[in-house]
Amino acid sequence: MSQTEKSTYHHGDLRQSLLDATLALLAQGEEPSLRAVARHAGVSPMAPYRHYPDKDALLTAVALRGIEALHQAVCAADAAAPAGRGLLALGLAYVRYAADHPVLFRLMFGPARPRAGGAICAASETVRQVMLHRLAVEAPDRFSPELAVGCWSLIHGLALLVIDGLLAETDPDPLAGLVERTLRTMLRPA
Amino acid sequence: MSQTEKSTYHHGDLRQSLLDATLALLAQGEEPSLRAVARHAGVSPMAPYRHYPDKDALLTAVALRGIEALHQAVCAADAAAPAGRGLLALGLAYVRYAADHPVLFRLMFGPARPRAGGAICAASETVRQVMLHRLAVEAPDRFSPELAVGCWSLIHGLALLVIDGLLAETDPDPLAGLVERTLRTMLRPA
DNA sequence: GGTCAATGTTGACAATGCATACATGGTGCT
DNA sequence: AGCACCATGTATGCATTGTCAACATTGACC
Repeated sequence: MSQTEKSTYHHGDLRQSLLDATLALLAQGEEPSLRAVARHAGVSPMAPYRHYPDKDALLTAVALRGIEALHQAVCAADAAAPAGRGLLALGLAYVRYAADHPVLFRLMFGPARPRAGGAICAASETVRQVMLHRLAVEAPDRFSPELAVGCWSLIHGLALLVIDGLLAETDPDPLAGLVERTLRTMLRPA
Repeated sequence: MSQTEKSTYHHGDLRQSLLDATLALLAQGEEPSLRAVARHAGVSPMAPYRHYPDKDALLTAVALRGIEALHQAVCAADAAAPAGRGLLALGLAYVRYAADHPVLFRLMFGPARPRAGGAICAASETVRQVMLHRLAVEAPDRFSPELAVGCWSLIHGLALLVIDGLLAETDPDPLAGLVERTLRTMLRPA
């Protein structure tokens, strides 16, 4: 039973495999049916219910995981950025993540899952914190709660417009240029 | 047959009633099934197919209609605003529309309906134009394509964050204050 | 070794999107 | 007037989906 293949019953670590399967389906652009997820995990349609009370709970779990990943991506970009370019790098990472995982991203910030009971809100708060910190460091003079909300809105909105393809004609640029110019313009000190 | 009630067959103007029915369902927060829409319009489940090739086409039509409504709301606010406050008023109208019709709004800018063939893109372009014009008038010195993209992103993102309830703790304000402070902060000339 | 709870399975049901075949009745031609 | 046509609506059926209820399997613990 230390094999990679479990006998048949007792998959080993379903719960996790279900998340992976869902992510896989999302990644290839389909919105996942519970049954498809089960199929993909090599398990009967009802099996997921042993781990999540209903489909929405699974999707919420996936969304949370997506937010974690976004958080990490943003953190990494923030940490790796040369001095003074943290916010730019962070924003680019945010938009790029959205562009790379459009369906997942929409799920993450989608029809506010009521079951989440603030979990999603709390998770996205961690993302916001990174931005807040970077703002406080790079623009201490301008810093304010409004600036934080503004920056988040700006980056978030940009990400969504990109996903929706609504900037196609205006800006078919590589993301980096688009993000940098937009942020610079909006935030230029004067 | 000039009554308000049509006999039974030949509803009169289905196509339109279907849009209305869908909007009604959306307004009360449900995502509408084709059958529910048909029921709501007092017609058999297959009737809608005489007017829209499939569900997605109907939803796209509804989305287009929503964008028109948004456009009008934004135009009205822009026109009615006192001098120098056009952008603020316009942004507020945008966010308020989203907050008032959250499900519809998500549908409008939702999973980029492929069938739309750019129709949605074109429609949202009309909204962008209003903002563009107002920017050119109120901030001719700072005007640039990037500023336009930035403003749109900012307002759009703010609208979505509000819908998602992600600003709840940070800003339980009446919308007006939130929008005004955020925009002012982001756009202050120095 | 025997019991139990965790985990997975089977079968069924209602709702949904859609395909196919049919009904109805207003419109225009003669 | 009479009649055929065709846009519009209906009826029926199928595959898929989310979920419930009842059953099967198996590893862990006494």
